[in-house]
Amino acid sequence: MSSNAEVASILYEIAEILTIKNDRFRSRAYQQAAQRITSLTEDVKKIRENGTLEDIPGIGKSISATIIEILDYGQSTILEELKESLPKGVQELMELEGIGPRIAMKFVTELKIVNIDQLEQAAKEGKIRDLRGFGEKKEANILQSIKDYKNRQTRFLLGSILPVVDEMVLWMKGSSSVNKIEVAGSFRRKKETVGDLDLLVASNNVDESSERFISMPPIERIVSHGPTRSTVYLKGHLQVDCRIIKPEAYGAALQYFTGSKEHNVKLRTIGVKLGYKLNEYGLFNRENDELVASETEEEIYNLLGMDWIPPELRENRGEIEAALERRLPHLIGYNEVKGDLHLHTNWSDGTASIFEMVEAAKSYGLKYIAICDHSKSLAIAHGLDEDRLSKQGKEIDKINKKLDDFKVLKGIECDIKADGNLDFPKSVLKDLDFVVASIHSGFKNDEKTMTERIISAIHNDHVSTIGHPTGRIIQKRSPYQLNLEKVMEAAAQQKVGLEINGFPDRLDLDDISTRKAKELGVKLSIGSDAHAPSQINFLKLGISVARRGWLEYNDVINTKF
DNA sequence: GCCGTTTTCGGCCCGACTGTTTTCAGTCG
Repeated sequence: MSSNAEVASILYEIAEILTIKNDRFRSRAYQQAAQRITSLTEDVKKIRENGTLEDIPGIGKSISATIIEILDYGQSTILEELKESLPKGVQELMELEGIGPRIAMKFVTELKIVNIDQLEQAAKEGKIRDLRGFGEKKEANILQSIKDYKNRQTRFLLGSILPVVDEMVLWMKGSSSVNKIEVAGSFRRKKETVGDLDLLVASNNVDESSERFISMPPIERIVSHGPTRSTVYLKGHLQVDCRIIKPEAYGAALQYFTGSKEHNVKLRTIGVKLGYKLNEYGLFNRENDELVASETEEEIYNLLGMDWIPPELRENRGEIEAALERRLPHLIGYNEVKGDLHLHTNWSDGTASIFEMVEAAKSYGLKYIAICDHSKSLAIAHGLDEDRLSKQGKEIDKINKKLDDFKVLKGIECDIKADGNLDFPKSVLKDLDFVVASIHSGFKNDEKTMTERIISAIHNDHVSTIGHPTGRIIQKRSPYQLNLEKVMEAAAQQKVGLEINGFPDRLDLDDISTRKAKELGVKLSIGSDAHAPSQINFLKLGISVARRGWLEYNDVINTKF
């Protein structure tokens, strides 16, 4: 774990316990500090060495001391004391939907329940309903929550829920009451994983739209259902919150439900200072409750004294300050990437021919693709040796002759071997148009070894970009031990790109590293890593990461050509 | 715990839904 992640996770833990203890404002202070640390592109160790920790907004004397303690000793006295003071079991019980700090405390102190199993037992025996403020319904809800807890998946890959979203939107559009519809929340911000979906509907007939929503086919269970807001679980335990509003409040609602929470809190704080109140119905004059703006997001942001902020940036990572000072980046557009610089065919482990991939790329609107099949070391993926690579090159020549206004580049995803050398000699690589150099073995080596291995590849004259630079698989495999900053410095100096791999469970580099790469002067290549024609769509996910990493047109290699 | 073109002390974002209660606390987003 990087020191930034380590520090942030301890600060978050402190914040969590403070919330349980109902110390709201201190909790928020720690939470904000943790969030700042998470979104830093600089190493917190370095900032500490420079003695400028307290220059970070939200970090003062006390939290700064805590950070130093964490960096020096890997732990925090404050956290240890807080943990000590918290009755055993409270945190575990709070994992359940519908159980917050108050109820968890009540169970622990009044019923001596210290874990979920004991709670289940008590609920089944009907012991919960006798507590003050409880009844049979709450008891039944607890049993349901325990059931959900036992088979819940925490977060879903952004790329994996695209079909569900399409299906949902299509269903809702089948009702004439639906005026506008959009999935807001982390889906609209294009976070790499989403916990639930926030469906926003502008409706001419609220009741009809609401009924339409809860009669959607893939619904497994309705959790709550009111006139403006409903929550359901779809099959597979994906939670969907639907909010239904009047068309004239669409902008305000969209802004509100897109979040992030931290972004919105900051925005509303700015609103308060300007004499406004901001909620999902609009921006209001605080004095007389008069509506000032609600139809579009732009009006609201503008009245708050700033430029409209693209959803992908709304994480309170400095975007509000930038918008106030009118210096937001002009983000790379979803249609500005002209080629896919990393995809596979049935020459290695892809499912489709070169020509089929070309057809898919053309219908996606691309002007070129680089065929980057695996190299010989990756035998499991049927990697190409020199002979087959040369044959593939001839086939590409043939295909190019037939193509008009589209070009197929000869490429390779070449393994970086354990010693840092590439799988092919320079004499082979020099004839290729695009070389992605990637690591597919020896993930467990130490930081120094891995860093040197990649830097050695960066110094190979024929390497164009480093593929999936950290090797992480979301929710499955951590990044390699790597000094990413050194890798980035080398890449910048050698003018070698780093990849944003768009495959749903990779998205590697991630948003924060992407932003750091940009700051260090590295150019990024975006590749879908498609292994089938339909997967060229993953390019979009890569572009989302680029946008979340504040990239502009000129930061990305494949906007050109 | 942090912060200050109103403040170094006194604030700190805002509303919907549920289940219990009979006016509201708790949870969630």
